Amino acid sequence: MLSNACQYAIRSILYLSIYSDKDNKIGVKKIAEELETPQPFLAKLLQQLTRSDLVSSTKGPNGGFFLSTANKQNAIWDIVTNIDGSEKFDQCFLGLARCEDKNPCPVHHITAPFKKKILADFKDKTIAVFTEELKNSRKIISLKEFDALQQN
Amino acid sequence: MLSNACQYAIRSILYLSIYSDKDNKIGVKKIAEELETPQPFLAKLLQQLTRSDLVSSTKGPNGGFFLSTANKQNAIWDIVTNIDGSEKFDQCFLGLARCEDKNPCPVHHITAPFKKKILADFKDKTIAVFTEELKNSRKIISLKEFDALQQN
DNA sequence: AAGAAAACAGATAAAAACATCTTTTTTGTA
DNA sequence: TACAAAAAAGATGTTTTTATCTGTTTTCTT
Ligand code: FES
Ligand code: FES
Repeated sequence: MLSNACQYAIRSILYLSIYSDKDNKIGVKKIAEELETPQPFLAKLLQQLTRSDLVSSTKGPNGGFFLSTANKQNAIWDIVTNIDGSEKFDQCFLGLARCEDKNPCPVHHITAPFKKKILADFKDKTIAVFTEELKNSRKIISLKEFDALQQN
Repeated sequence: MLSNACQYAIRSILYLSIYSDKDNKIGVKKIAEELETPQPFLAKLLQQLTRSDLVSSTKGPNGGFFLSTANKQNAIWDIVTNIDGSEKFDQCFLGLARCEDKNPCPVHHITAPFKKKILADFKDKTIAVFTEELKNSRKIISLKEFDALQQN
């Protein structure tokens, strides 16, 4: 459903949301290692996210990526649209040209409620709120250390 | 989530399940037109499905594709595994190496119930039963004539 | 000022998915 | 038996996604 690129992007931003701030920047190398993603690919991705103001960065020694307070006011949905475009969730699960309640495909009654739920999750909360909820639950963004979120 | 190929395959088989039998074969051309899919691509796909005994066919004039009674005893899941492999629904929505209740990603609580439902739908019913249910509801498999299933 | 660390930019490459084209084989029908 | 219709098979082409590589620019530290 989501491209690899988009999955990497979401997890990176959640990672940065948890572990970084403007006094605590993190390099691609570290992020790629923690999330177990291909490093050069992630670098490109972070560049794009930076250009789109979804992530912040500084060059030079002790530079790296971080999420500014402003960045944290975005929603997951902003990441998705930036990487995969906004039509990803409009598509019919079985490939009909249009997905609509009026002319439902055979699995529409299952997929439609799912899409609605996950879209609400992605659109309605800021990264800040989203992350805050993660911290209070037992969710993980990497298998490498799957208590990453419980360390705080 | 499902590849184009797999979506075409499912819709083709449902189409054949409704409109064909061994005395009423349908050619690729007709199927591709009705489902609005690329014709040569669908031809290849139907060949593969035939080799895998998910679809039946005969060559020559008045030949074409159809579903035998045996073919209709398969499940949608058999199509999915044949085209996309069996791991499609095991994967984590955010790209974690493993999707499991024990170490859930931030959207696992939404995606897991969805997967469970759709897998049940795909695994537990035969094509025959699946199609019978479609006929009794208002579901469509093509926008071309979106009352296709109501014509019976 | 020199050097190093880091992001940035642009080019390139590899793989997978998607799609088409050409030829062959089978089989019903005139 | 000749012909035509249709699937089958195999080769080829295109696009998208994923990934890497090489060099440049910025900026901190010494
Ligand atoms: S119409 Fe197929 S998923 Fe909505
Ligand atoms: S762990 Fe991510 S979807 Fe299950």
